[in-house]
Amino acid sequence: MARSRDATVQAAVDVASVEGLEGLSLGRLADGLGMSKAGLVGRFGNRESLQRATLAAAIARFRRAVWEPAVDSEPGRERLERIIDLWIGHLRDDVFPGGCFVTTASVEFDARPGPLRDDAAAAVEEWLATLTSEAERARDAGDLPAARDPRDVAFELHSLASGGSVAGRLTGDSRALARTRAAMRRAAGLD
Amino acid sequence: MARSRDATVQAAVDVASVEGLEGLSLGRLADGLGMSKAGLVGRFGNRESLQRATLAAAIARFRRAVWEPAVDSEPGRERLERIIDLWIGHLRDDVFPGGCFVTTASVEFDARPGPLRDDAAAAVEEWLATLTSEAERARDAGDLPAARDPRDVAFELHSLASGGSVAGRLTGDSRALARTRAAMRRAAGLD
DNA sequence: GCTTATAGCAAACGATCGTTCGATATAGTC
DNA sequence: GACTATATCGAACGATCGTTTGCTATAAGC
Repeated sequence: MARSRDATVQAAVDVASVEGLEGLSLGRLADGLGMSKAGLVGRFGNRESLQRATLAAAIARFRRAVWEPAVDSEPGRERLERIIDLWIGHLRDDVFPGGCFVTTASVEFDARPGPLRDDAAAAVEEWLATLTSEAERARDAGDLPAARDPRDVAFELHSLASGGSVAGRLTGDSRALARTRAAMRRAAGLD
Repeated sequence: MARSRDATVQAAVDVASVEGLEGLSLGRLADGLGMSKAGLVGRFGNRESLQRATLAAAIARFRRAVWEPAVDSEPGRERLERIIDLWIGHLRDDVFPGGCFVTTASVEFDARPGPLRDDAAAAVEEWLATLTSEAERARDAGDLPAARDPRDVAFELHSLASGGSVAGRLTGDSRALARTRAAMRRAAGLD
């Protein structure tokens, strides 16, 4: 029954997306995969390594869904617009059964020092840097008011996507993602 | 050593703010309070009841810090402005050692049905309704473009505060709350 | 064919989990 | 003073946690 390491991590992503990385237990994951706890530990060393691999896989999923298709677009305004649509699509598709994984991890570890917190922080920092760079290009091209700080735009886009996705899931508001998209477009100076 | 029920819940809020409501364990809380697990159960019945009481206390803290001082202000634009400042102040003061409690609970339970999810959802709904009503007044008074949906404004304010607070804590960006405040003011048509 | 390395297993470890049980001590009521 | 109700306790329960240990089977290298 033992499947590949990659399949194992993907299964862990699905569990942790709902239960959180702290709710990811070796016993339950092993049962779900039809293998033993010891076999799981043999692959990853210990639980924390599994958690880190799981977080890394979720980050890769996000990058593949939101960033990679956007590199075809012209940097700046056009690419920002594309990123927003891909991002909303990523959230709408329920790529993670329990909502945006990095948001879950961010909340879980924002007050708890350790490697998992560091990994999550690094991923968010990198994504914010990417968004900032795109906003900078947009501003330099005159597509954004010169007074707008690109870092502000990046931070705002991130806050809206992350906060909007959670609130929408929690309240069951079917229009939440449409509201979020509109707010993100306004923040990026697209409307 | 046994303290009042209220002091017990406040201690639980501080623990759960960092560890999450799922990370709140009877044994550790009992140790921290210098009492026995059984004594804790005697007060609350079971762990879930303690979790619900803890969430309710955190919601009350938020209301006391952000909503109650704002009722002195004129409804509409003026009160929205006041709410934003109180909200940012509430986040800046680290009223919860682990960040906004309701945000933590929202993320923790948005994909896990049960009473805790329902409680968190009801609190967010109620707060969104309050914000919507204030935005409606502001729009009727001409302080907001007539085309702006008050519910959109409320949703956006909530997303920004919740998402911005988490990202700021995680990345250690000291300007995060200032950015969040500026974005919230823009969303509410205040600048 | 023999040796070595790898992967996975069952079983057990001590720790902690939430909960239950029976005893005790205190406060209030008659 | 006797009785009742309330609160808290220590101790134990079965379950699950992450981890370690020793065994077995398969594959690779020589």
